[in-house]
Amino acid sequence: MSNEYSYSRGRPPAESISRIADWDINDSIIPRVSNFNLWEEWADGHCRLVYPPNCEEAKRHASGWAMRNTNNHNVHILKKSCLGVLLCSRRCILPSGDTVHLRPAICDKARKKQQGKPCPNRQCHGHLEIMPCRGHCGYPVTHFWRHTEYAIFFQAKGVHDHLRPEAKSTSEARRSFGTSRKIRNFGMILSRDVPFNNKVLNLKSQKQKAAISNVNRKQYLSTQLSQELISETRNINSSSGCSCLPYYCVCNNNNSRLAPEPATTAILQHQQAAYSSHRHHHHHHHNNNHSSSSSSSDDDLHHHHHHNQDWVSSSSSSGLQNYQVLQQLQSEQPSSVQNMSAVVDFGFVTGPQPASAVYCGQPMLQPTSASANDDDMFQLQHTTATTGQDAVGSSAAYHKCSPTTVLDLGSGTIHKSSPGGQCGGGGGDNGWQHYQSSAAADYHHHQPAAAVHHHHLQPQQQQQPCYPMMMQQNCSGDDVGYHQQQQQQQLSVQQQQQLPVQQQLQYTAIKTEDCPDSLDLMYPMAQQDVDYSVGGGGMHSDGSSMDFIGADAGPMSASDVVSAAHVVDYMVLDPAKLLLANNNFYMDSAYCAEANNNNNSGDAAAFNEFQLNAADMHTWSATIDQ
DNA sequence: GCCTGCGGGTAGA
DNA sequence: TCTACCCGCAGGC
Ligand SMILES: [Zn+2]
Ligand SMILES: [Zn+2]
Repeated sequence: MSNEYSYSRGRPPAESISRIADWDINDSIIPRVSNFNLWEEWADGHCRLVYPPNCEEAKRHASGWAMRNTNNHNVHILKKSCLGVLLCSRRCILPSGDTVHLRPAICDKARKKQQGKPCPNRQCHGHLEIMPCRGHCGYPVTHFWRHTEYAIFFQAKGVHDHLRPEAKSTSEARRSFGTSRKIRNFGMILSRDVPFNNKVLNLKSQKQKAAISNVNRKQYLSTQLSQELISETRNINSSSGCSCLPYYCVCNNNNSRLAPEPATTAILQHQQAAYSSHRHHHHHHHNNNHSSSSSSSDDDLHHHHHHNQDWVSSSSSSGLQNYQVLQQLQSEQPSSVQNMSAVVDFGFVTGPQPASAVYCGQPMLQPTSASANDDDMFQLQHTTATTGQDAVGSSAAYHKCSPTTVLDLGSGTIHKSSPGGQCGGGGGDNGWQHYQSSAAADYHHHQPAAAVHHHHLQPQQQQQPCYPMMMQQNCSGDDVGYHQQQQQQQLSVQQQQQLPVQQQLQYTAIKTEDCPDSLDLMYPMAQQDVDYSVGGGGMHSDGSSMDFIGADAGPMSASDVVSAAHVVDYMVLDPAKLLLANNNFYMDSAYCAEANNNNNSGDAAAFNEFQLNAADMHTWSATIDQ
């Protein structure tokens, strides 16, 4: 790995680091945080987030990842470990370019039942198998939750080295939907005509899930629906100027891109939010529509993006352009889309997005001192006027997340943390360094190519007409730090689509200190208002969690949360996870390499199968839970 | 039936 | 001593 990825890369001046408050889940003293992170359903990479106490998702310790409880013998900190994802043993790929990546059951028993079940893709003879998570130096990624009176602290260790499973709500909906056989038949019906699983079922809220059980279920199996879809997709392709399969355009015809009319800009932006990195959709959505329905729509689409991951990358080289297709679809037939959203493939339903959708908290504002070297920072700028952001301007900052003082919750020992690899042992999450953008910026949402920000660098061909180019850049340029340009968010959709890829996608890389040889994501971190309040320090025998929190500020008000919603962003980059040219498998180089060794050869073979099967692959929609 | 949290217990580093 | 992990239990939906 090049020195470009060393810590020095992108690191702000030392003085900035020292002034940035940080915490560790094990800290005896944690800064009281007045600015919270937005809810991160798919938090990945080494990160620390702070949610307001009233964040429902955080209270549930929810995650898009399939996280199981792990006994860490510490009642104060809830630990969970990732179960990976349930994949088809043949790694089949759907016509839409999507893949089978179901959610492992949390329950051991249920999970065992899942394994070995036939692939929901009717044309595939594979079976479901667990792809375990080895994202934390060979071990599953772990999440830690800690509650305090004023906040809910979340910390993750490791970078998932697998596809995202379907969202929880999807799994739940599917489970309540009937048997796998039933769904398989459904898949057969659909496969005859149109792979429309790019359209995502909106099942976020509990309410929605309940509603689907009756009325929509009928539609779900109706052929009439399929016909509508056919018609719709034909329109899509005809208007995009190619004859490729709907949502599976392989002609790489750039003409299919839409030049959105001003009137549809909002919609397109909405779409783009969905296609951009999942972590951003909230912001974007918030800027344009505060309704929960909007949120759901975003999530639906962005969820789709979630599933365009490594296995699909094989077809990405052919230039799939579903991104534009969907844009057009939504622009032209929004009502149709909505109808479809109630019936489409469950496999792509996104996770529960309570209407709240969303803003669990206030985004972090950067300290003014966080002015880092511009070369190492991507700069962001609000398109939405919000107060207080001028102060932070386009500055960005890193969080040096290493705790200075750590309380060993097991022993009660307080010690200084020292830099070092977490993988090396001891579990010391030392020397974390995260990027924190100060300004808000949902700039990703304005970039068709934003999906590439997914840290896995997973091909997002359906949203990524320029994917091959990007991949080339990403793979070959691993000694180059790219920088997100703030100008991008100011560009119109149209303009951005015309931008060279090089201008659209620029990254800054930093090296995670947790796994020293792997690059990590840069995450938004709640801006800790360097307000360390010593509150007793350490766990109390009575189990009180108020061991470190100061007490001046009460819980954040709802208005605070909302007002802060624009801010935040982060940049995602994990060049260490390069897609291998032939099998699209991630390689966690160096430290975590052994975790992946057992997969490479097999997946390469599987990849070849994908290519063979993709052409006649049917859509799938299935359940494997029953 | 499954999710979730809890906690006893074991094994390996 | 720490971590990962297995297992069972209980409450809830
Ligand atoms: Zn399959
Ligand atoms: Zn994982």
